[in-house]
Amino acid sequence: MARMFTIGQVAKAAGVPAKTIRYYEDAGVLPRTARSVNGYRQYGDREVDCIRFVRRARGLGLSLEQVRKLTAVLHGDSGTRMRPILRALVGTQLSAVRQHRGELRLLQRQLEDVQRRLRRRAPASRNGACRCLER
Amino acid sequence: MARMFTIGQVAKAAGVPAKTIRYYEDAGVLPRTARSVNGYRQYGDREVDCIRFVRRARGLGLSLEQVRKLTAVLHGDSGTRMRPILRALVGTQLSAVRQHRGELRLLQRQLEDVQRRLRRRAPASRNGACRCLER
DNA sequence: GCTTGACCCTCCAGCGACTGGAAGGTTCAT
DNA sequence: ATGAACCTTCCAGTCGCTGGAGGGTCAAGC
Repeated sequence: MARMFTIGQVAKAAGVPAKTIRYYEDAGVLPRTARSVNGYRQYGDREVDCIRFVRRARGLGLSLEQVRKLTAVLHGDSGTRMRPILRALVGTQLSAVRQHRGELRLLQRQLEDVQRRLRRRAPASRNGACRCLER
Repeated sequence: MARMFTIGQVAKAAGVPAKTIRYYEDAGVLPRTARSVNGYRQYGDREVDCIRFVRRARGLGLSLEQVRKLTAVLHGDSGTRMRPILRALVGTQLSAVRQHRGELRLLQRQLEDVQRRLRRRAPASRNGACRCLER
């Protein structure tokens, strides 16, 4: 006899707003749940795991589209091996993150530069424009 | 006699799509331009500077809302000094960037971890879940 | 004068990943 | 019986654009 949870309990357990869980279901990253007679969604431990999985993947920066692919493979009854797919996804994501990090490093330096200039001297030019954001 | 440009010329000059310039105007980060008889927007050098300013600020990660505040101060006829405002904005932005960078560093490590595990051993568990995204 | 193509205009819709709220049904405790 | 705290669906809004429809304008070439 499996324990059953309502969406609110699951939301609390997984640390995800109920609204977001419904949205995930609509968006196709979570399978449609069973419903009890009153129409409430019913979740078991397995579903909670699914939600956590999605959350982890999102936390790793995967898009819902990517998660969709992943779960399609995971839950698909075909014998598809998910390892190569996951590998590709993670690889793509990793290079995206590396690039993003590089850009942010640059951005930080620029901001520090602006800050330094702001400390040193008046930033406003005659016509009201601001030299501090000049490049 | 000031030179006048159409939105297309300005777009090219500033490296910003014409569509985006119109959007900026609608969004209130750029002042409404003068129009010539046929209804075309007219831009002068000053307007081009404004657009570039917005672009630079956006490039530094400021939101349009922040840019709006900034330009309100810049173009406001009040004698408001923009330096303290800019300083606050840049400070906020800088700490946001630093935090974001920290998160991304973590994320990168996690992804590399997943990648390492993917290389080493089979990721799928009996029930079809994937241990590689477990934490 | 007429057509062609490159401009310009406004308005409406959509992206992604939610989030908020309205309007209504259910369950449970008091 | 009433109220609070759930649940349901559906619609709208967020941010920063971007694309497209449907139409006006302009300069060049025939």
